[in-house]
Amino acid sequence: MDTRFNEIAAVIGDPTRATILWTLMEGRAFTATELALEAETSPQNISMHLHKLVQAGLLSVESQGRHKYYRFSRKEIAYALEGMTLLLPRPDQTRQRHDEPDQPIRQCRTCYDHLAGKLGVGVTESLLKQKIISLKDQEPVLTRRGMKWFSDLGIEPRALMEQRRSFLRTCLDWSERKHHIAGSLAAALLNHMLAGDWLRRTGGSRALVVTSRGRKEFYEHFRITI
Amino acid sequence: MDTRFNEIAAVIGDPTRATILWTLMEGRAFTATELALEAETSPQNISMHLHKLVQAGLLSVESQGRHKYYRFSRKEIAYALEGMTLLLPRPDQTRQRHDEPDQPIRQCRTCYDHLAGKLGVGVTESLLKQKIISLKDQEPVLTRRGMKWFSDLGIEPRALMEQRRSFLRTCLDWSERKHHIAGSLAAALLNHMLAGDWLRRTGGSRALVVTSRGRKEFYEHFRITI
DNA sequence: ATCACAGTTCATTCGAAAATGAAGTATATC
DNA sequence: GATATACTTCATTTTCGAATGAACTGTGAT
Repeated sequence: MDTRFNEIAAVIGDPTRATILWTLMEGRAFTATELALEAETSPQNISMHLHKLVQAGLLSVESQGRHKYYRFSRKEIAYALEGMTLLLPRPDQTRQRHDEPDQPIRQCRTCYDHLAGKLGVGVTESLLKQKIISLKDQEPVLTRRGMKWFSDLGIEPRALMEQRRSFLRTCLDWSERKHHIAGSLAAALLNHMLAGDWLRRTGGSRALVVTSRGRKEFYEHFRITI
Repeated sequence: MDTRFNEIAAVIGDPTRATILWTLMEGRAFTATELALEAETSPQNISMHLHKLVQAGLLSVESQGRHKYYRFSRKEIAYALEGMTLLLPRPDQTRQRHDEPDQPIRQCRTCYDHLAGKLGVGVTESLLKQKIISLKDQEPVLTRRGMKWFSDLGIEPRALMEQRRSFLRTCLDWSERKHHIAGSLAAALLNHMLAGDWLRRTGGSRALVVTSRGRKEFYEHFRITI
């Protein structure tokens, strides 16, 4: 195990490869040239690095015409890389940074079956602010007002509550280090967004794109600018 | 973020440093010399690497006399490194290896407040086998027989169920890639083991040591050999 | 058929950082 | 005090693998 850990550490340890991996966190597949541009290096060099990453089982390739598309070989890769952000020096939690007040939300993806990333955290914060959900002993609960809100949206909380699976809980977001909501209610909300074409899944990955309709809806419902 | 990720990747990318980190996964603190022995390198060299790891915020040092004890600066470091095992090539799940049939259980640690690692997974499997818990739609539930079993042990499941926090759920073990039980029932079970001196915590870390009494009890209750 | 583009291969160069050697500080033991 | 041990510092060497240059394969467009 020791040596295998060393191998994998060596593979991600190179700055060029780390950049490749971080770029692929966006969720979609990239061509070799795109990645070379992103990592600011030559085609030969990127080719060598991509070869190593594929060899190591981190990436998979798909040829389309004269292009080769690289992406994570399985979704666990993205989770592990996100988890590595825990290794970053812990930011000082006491003072909040307000340098970039209205930064548009970039990171947008799913976490199993619910909305994660900056957008997931943003939606959760808005739900709290609007008192659609509230915190009781750190655990999220649906308020009376929230019952109506979801019902108006076409989601029946009562039906979900009767299911075996957990109804509403929080899930720690690796990259944001904040919580977002999970559970059947959160899954239903994501489904609503996908069904209503606020968001679209991109090529089998965990990444989502916000449609122009979505932009409008996210602002109207959550005052979130994307 | 990109560059910060590169930095952290570079830090763990060196084989000597990766070995240090993997060694520290055992949970206890190590002296510089112990780590040098483990990594098979010179004292000067280990000193240099340890310095870099401390600089990067991954390790903390404590001087005791002429020794210096190194350990993870915070427990998230261990979680992130465990998470990295997801990056290892997925083992072929179809055929099980039976090379080492009665390997004693080495990895033994806590995951937040419940038992994790090989021992945690072993206990969970035994509970299932003994029908103390069973799976309904992938979710663990306490059986009637289990009610009595826990009650005989001095743990009252009914009292725990009334608590707000989740009573019994599964938690994926990074390193074992199997599930172990979590929730208030699992926490109560770990408390029982600590109180009964089956296990002892070692110096503030997540690692646990099995006492000789524990060895006996684990065999009697779970048919687990350590 | 010809040219441009996307990507790879291989031999070679180059550089950052890992390892080493020698010497120094601090603590413990006799 | 004298000596051994634990660890560090710094200047120097060494090494490994990343990057480069040149040449090659395969696809697509004209």
